[in-house]
Amino acid sequence: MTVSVSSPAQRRRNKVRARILSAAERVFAREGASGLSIRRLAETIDYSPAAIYKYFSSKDELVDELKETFFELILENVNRIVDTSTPFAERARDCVATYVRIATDKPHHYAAAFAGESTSQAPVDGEPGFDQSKKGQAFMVLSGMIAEGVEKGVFRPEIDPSTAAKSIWASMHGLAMMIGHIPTFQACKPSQDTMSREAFIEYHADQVIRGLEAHHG
Amino acid sequence: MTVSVSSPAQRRRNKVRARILSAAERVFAREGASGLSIRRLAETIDYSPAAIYKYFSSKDELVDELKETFFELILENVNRIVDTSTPFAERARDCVATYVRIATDKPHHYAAAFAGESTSQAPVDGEPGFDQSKKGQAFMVLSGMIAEGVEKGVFRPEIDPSTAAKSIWASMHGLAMMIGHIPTFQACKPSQDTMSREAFIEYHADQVIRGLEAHHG
DNA sequence: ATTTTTTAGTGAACAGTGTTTACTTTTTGA
DNA sequence: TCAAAAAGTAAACACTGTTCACTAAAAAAT
Repeated sequence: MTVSVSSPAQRRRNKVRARILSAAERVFAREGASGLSIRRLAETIDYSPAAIYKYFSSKDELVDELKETFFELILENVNRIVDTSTPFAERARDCVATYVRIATDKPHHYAAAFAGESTSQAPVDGEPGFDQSKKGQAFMVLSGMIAEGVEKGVFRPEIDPSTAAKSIWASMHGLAMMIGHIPTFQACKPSQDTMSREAFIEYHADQVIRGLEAHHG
Repeated sequence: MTVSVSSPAQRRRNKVRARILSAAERVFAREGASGLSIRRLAETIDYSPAAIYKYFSSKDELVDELKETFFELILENVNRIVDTSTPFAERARDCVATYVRIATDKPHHYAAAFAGESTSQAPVDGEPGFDQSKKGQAFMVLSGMIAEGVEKGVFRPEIDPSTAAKSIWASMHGLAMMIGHIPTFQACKPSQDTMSREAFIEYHADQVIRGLEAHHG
């Protein structure tokens, strides 16, 4: 058993692993999971296809790592907004909008992060570590923010943070998927002038948050 | 050239075509596009794999037909609600909720209908018959309904129906995808009691419509 | 320093996939 | 009845993910 947590061998191994992931990342960003083949990947890093399997037990596992890393990126960016001292309503809007911005920057990553969950792992009954997953953390951040809004009286008092979080998560998820994967969506039959992507993301975020707001007076 | 629009040969051909589609439909509903293989399909209808290609030029074309038929189903159901004389607000909610209900009944169909559009056909620049597609029709139904809401004064007057339609379409799309493809979504960290799927769909629909409503008083 | 053991990496194969081509059989239309 | 068109097929091509037996190299233990 190695005493040092990072022996030269370990570090060399991690380096190769990182090279594989980096190469995978590049092609995945452009063509998605279907365009990423083990053989092609092996060729670009000058290894044999079988070599990949010394580092990843399957293509799914490799892609899973890309997805997890990507969702980390989302979570970091969202958290950076959450920890801001801007007025609550604005902060909430910016938070969900940022989620969509990052998601649409890497549409394939985002779609993959939500695809194939019903096939890869059994739904069991409880949550198999949902809270630990980056997705679970994102959900908690969101529901926490909603709870804050309810406390502050900005949102209606009868709102259950968890339920509302699921609802607006779904709304933002939908927008991210639409923008990222339906080319016709951005310009689908607007009155005349097409809204910019950024403007529409903000419009949608505003719309969604508005659904929670209390109406005083 | 055949005089009758439907010669015995034609009808026999259509029958086989329908058999292929029917068999494809069954397996697709359970396992999605990835589980549907030409060879497996050929086996279940006792044909050779190559025979399929006398009826469909590619697997994509076959699946496209399944998707189109499915979206027809959605459109029919939604239209049935639209043509109802129930009060507007309730009708609007029921309309978008129905969309999600049908979508989540056949999650693979729904996901497929929104997948791979960026790969299969070029985005060109304008809309390549978006208005003619079932999806385009669904969009028009929705924006028409919103226009009605604005006219009736139920929705805020500054709302642009097309823009709002895209927004709430995205919201409902997101919910449909979440319910259909994330097993953990239904039960993700609620206070204690899990809301039923139907109840949550209605909650979300209500939330989304609420974002458009004018607040008198 | 030598030997043993573990790891890195490979070529060839297996079982799949969508698709095409050349070919045979059947059916249709005149 | 007979040419033409369509239906159907076996075999192959070019892919895919994955595994297995194997060699070369590095690490560990003596």
